[in-house]
Amino acid sequence: MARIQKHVGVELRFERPLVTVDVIIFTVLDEQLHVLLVQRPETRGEPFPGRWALPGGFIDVGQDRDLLQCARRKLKAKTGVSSPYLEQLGSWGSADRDPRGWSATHAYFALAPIGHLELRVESQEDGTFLPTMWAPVDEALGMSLAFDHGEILQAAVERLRGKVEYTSLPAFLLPEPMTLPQLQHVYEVVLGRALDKSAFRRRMLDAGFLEEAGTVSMGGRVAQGFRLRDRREPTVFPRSFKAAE
Amino acid sequence: MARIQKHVGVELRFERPLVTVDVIIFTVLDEQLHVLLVQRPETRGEPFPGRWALPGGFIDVGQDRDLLQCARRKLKAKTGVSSPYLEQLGSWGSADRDPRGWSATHAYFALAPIGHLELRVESQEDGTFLPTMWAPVDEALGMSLAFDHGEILQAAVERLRGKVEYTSLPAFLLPEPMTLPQLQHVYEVVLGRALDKSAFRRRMLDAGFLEEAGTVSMGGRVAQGFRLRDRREPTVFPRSFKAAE
DNA sequence: TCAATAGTGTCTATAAGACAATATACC
DNA sequence: GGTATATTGTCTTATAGACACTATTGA
Repeated sequence: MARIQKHVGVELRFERPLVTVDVIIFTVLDEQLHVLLVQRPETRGEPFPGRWALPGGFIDVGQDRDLLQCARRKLKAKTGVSSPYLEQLGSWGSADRDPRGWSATHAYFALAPIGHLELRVESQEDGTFLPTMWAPVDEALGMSLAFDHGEILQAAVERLRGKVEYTSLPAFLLPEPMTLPQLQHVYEVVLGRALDKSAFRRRMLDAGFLEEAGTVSMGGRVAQGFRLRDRREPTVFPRSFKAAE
Repeated sequence: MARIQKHVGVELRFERPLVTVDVIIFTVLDEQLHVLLVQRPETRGEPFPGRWALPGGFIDVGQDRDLLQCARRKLKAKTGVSSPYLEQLGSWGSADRDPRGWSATHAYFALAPIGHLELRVESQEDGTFLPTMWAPVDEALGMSLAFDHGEILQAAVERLRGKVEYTSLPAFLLPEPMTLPQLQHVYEVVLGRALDKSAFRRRMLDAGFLEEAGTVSMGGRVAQGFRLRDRREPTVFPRSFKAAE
């Protein structure tokens, strides 16, 4: 058929790049922002053997209907979490980021609630396993990751820190019910600086993205528990935390 | 029909998707935000024949070193502009967005100064030409574009309108030297609402991204001309224009 | 002088920062 | 009561909105 011939034509003119999806999964552990890393296999022919990398891999055109679904599949395979906050970060593609050829990756970033995580070792098709770990982001950034994953992680951290200044994103890093002191603590960990208690509470409550949900005791006075009204999208505040320089 | 590759296992296991880059090029004409569209060829076998689409196409792994360079190449081919503001918008990939197979596109959006534009008709390899036009975005959004370009354009317009609330982006839509009344007018066109003159001027001047550059006469009092200090990145304002509902 | 456009001054409103004060829990 | 944590109150500050006012150019 002419149509099919023409399609073949397109494919002959343009060599197809490799296409992958990578996921940057953040959580807060031990007062620090952490990111999930997976060790590259030592198998012959695999690029960057033994190096740490972001979890991800090739799109399976038979299994993945779209990019987001592919990202969710990879996220679930690594953490067991099926519905955390997930947003597209961007794409990186070039002739030299993968020694196997011209490749493009679609990066997504995810925020996983602390304590809701059961790490799963990566199972390879050949029956081997790949080590997985939570690395503090500041360490991970100095680690010389596989591919251009250092650059991608850098962009993810900048995006997260940037958005934390004016959105409710950190709420996705906490299990429910959460308290305002807990939430403030997560903000402070991600931003790397202290925030004023009073201003923080006003801001969160005025934004209206929380609803009351029981009480939580943490050793002193019992705290009000809260739940997110919307688990899909963060709330945008009218101003940034740090107004001026 | 898997293509024979010299590289190992990976490529035998995973069929490669089609990879393209599309560019959303905005400008302001006749008091309205416009976007550049290209008509799809009528050639047999081409998808969406005769429909309007965003300019773009396949990555040429021989010619394009990376995604950004590919976007710049396509931008220059259509408008002749070589260094406008260009940022990545996101990527769209799925099994059904292109009838030729699983495909992923990397979308970039560009802001081109009014008056610096010479439209070039798209020259095909077979010697034919493709019609090109500036369409008002509101019309383009109702047009049923090729592929998922309607959805991509929608995202681009939302991103632009969103960023215009708290960045100096509209300055990239004006040639230099520009005046504050001109800049305010572009803001108003993009946002679709009027802004207060006094507050606008304070905000722009306090942000410090403009430097004086001669004077410009527009029929009444002579206006101060300005130039951008940095043609690469917009300035982010500490607050949004519309603080509250 | 008038029309048209550019630019300024001043008051108010909103929300953030600083920081002191009060409230509730458990021992 | 004492300690630890949660919550509130009040004053100041930064910047946006409203809107009236002044300034400069050309016909």
